[in-house]
Amino acid sequence: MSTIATLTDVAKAANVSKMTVSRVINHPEQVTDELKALVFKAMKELDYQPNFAAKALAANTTRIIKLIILEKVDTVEPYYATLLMGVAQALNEHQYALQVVTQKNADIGDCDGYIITGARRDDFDWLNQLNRPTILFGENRHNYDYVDSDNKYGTFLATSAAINDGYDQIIFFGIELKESFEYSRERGYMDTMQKDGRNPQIVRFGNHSSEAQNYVENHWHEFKPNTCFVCSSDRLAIGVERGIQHMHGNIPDEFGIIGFDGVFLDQIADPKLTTVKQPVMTMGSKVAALLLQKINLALPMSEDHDPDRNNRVEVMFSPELIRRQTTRNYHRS
Amino acid sequence: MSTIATLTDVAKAANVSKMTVSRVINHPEQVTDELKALVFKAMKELDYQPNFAAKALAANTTRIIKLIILEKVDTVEPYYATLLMGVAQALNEHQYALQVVTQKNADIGDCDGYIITGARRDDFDWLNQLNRPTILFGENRHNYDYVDSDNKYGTFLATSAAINDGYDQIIFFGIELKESFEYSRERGYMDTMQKDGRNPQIVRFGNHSSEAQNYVENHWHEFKPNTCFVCSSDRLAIGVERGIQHMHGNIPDEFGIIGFDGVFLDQIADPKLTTVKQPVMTMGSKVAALLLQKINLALPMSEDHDPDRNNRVEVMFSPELIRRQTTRNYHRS
DNA sequence: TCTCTCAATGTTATCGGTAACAGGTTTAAT
DNA sequence: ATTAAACCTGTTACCGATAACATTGAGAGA
Repeated sequence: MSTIATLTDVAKAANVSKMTVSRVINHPEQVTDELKALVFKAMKELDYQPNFAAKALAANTTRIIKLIILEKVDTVEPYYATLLMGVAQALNEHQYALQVVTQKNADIGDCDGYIITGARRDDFDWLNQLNRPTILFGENRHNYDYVDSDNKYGTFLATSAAINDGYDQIIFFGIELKESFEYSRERGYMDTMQKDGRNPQIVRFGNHSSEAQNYVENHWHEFKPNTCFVCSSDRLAIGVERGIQHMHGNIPDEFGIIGFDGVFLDQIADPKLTTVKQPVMTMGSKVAALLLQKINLALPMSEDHDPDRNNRVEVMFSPELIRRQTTRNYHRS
Repeated sequence: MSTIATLTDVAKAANVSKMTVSRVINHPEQVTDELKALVFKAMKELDYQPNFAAKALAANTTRIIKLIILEKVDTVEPYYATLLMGVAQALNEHQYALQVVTQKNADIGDCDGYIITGARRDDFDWLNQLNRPTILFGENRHNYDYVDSDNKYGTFLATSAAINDGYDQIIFFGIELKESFEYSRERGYMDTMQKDGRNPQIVRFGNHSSEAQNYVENHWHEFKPNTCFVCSSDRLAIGVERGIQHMHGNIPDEFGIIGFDGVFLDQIADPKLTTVKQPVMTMGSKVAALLLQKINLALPMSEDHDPDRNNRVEVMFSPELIRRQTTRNYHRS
């Protein structure tokens, strides 16, 4: 028999009713230990796996979670691949299916909840119209629940490291985007600089390596040796690295570079980037877990986003400074 | 009413029975045009979307497709992200859900079919035991249906371009892997070289940029100016690029480089790589489409893999040579 | 005119679970 | 001892869609 065992099969084997088996699974406290033992034995023997579709249908849910990626996917960042792995893993564990949506208009069909990544200011009108539990990947000022890495802490780590390593001038290369994550990263840099009595200096670019590279080359005379560039992304950091190499600056002794993200790009760079690494995969799992929790709590369904509630869930993961070859890595003890 | 419309709702609105509506969707030829019109109107008005779970349950299927990634995901290649987008898109269109599995052992629960990527020789024992329609992403010698890019044609393109551009020495940097795709790429190179009466020369490495880079630096004296390196991956190509830059060789006049894959890495390199680009996203959609076709054809389910059948499906996509900054790009007309 | 056939539509049962209710037994309280 | 409350398990109906069967009606042929 290669057919897959159903509840009924298990019930027969254990000589009880379907309902008892169902209860053993969902409300075990309502069943005597005696029967539970029988049922467990039968489940094991038949290698019972609950039927996804039946569960969904009975519960009037879809057991589908949509992951909506709101960024242009032509330059698919490895970042999202990693995130997706994390989400997928957590979802699988709980017998939920994933639907990946890359364009707003492709969002057809129902689902139990949304995970949104790459939401920008203009996207929130659209987001508000979603009528299912939603969690954003990335901090935001719209009172949406979210998971993110602690961006401010990340640039604190980076800036402290630069100070610690003895660089005189520490410049922040930011992303030209009026988004929350960027504000936080800049703040982490600013605060740390000020606390140390230094003069912060911020320059901003589109998130392309070439822009950072051009800037470095065009303003080369402004950068005295013993300068460290703290960047808001590994992309920018790579640009800086190239700019310095092009101008024959020495890395890391004359010039330090610290990136942000720690996904793939940092390893591709040469020399490999010192970077603020986010635990992206873990974060992916966490968003998924949180969303499922929210869904199960919020039953009955169709909870709309309420911009006025004040019990927002904000989960921040601490990033980690990975010291590699673009900083001096002194260890002041 | 924000509730989602069901078959019954549509039936009531159109004043027919559920069954008629179902037939309009699945067997339209059995329904009169008159009723069809009514039903279509009702469906449009109610914005009817078929219930995924109910469909699955009624048809005794899962409507779940598993994408199994058999490679180490610690260095998640952007390649897979792109592929996944393609798969997801095609699946969404046909109301199938995707389950991403990254470790063999995590493959619990039933599904309607498998898409396998990154299968190596040792994986096939495990693959054989899968008892659902399966399609591989990547050519193989085990008689599995597959989709891949035309690897041989890809290196033919690359090698021809190198010849065309007037490079004297043309060396192939391959991946040290006894896998089908690598054989094909090497063959494309060999054949093209021989047809032009040249001496092929192949070196192989693990697929890491550093290995290629070290080799270039350590054997620098062997490479006369006017040499082109045809590589089996963009990763290797990047290593070569660095090696050459490190030895102060001139790109592309003295030394040409051609990569393979065309996903992300080629753009990150500086100068940007001339590469053989695979239409990865399209290929992803195609695998999915093929699998769905196979599933619907193979009903009733549980079709095992039959290693002896001789009607294997092999779909090859033609890659494209993208000329960028690491070749001379002469255009012999 | 009366049947016979076939096409068009409706009715019923089913997929595999779960909530709600019903029935039977034990325990506790008066 | 009697009754109620608590507890455990089984029965029924339902989630939304579909295959299989039942029914209806129109047109063909005798």
